[in-house]
Amino acid sequence: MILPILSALADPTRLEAMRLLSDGGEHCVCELMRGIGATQSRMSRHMQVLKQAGLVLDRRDAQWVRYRVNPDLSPEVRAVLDAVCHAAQSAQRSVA
Amino acid sequence: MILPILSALADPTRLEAMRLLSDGGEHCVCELMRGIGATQSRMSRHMQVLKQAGLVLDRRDAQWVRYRVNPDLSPEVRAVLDAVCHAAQSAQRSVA
DNA sequence: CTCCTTTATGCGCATAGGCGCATATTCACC
DNA sequence: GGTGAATATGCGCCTATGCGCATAAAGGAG
Repeated sequence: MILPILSALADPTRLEAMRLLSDGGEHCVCELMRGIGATQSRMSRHMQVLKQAGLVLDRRDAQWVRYRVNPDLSPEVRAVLDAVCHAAQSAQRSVA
Repeated sequence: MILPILSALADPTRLEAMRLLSDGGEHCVCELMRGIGATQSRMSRHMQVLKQAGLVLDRRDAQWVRYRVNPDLSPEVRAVLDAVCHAAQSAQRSVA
């Protein structure tokens, strides 16, 4: 069960999306694609993958779709996600 | 930098190998392939991937090659590895 | 040197996955 | 209904990746 989670996280676009979502807030696709520098279709598809993996939930709000980290992740998966986001952030910092 | 780690872990054979190695000991390829039920070439190649990702180290010992978890992993990567192995183990337990 | 065990690797095949492009869909607003 | 913004998706292309098979390479034992 952890495998699809890892596959979902093992992509630069998706990992960055999870990092952006890890602030706990909701973010629409257009926001994510701008923040990441991805095209629309690319961003949309990657969010579907994250959703399919159970990592995120989406909510329709007018013409926007707001994504957020799934609050019901198992503690084990949550621990993986936190560790990964932390590691990604550390790497980013050492480059900056 | 965390991305190659995640890619390396996002494979059932390699994840299982890391689980077997997470006992802290050394294990040769033939031991891993038997424990996992993989063919020899498959196991050997997967171990190369893990080595390339920096997750494991190898040591020649007579005709065997002993693999072990890289003891010099950064704390961030180590935290990811521990969380992943723990999550994999929990999933296994709930099936058993 | 020969034989056996263990490990690595070249090769070809099949599949998975990421991408752009165009188009469909959904919703707000007029 | 018509227009525009935001999102999803069908399609084809291209590359990455995992696999088996056969073979090479490395080392021990006789």
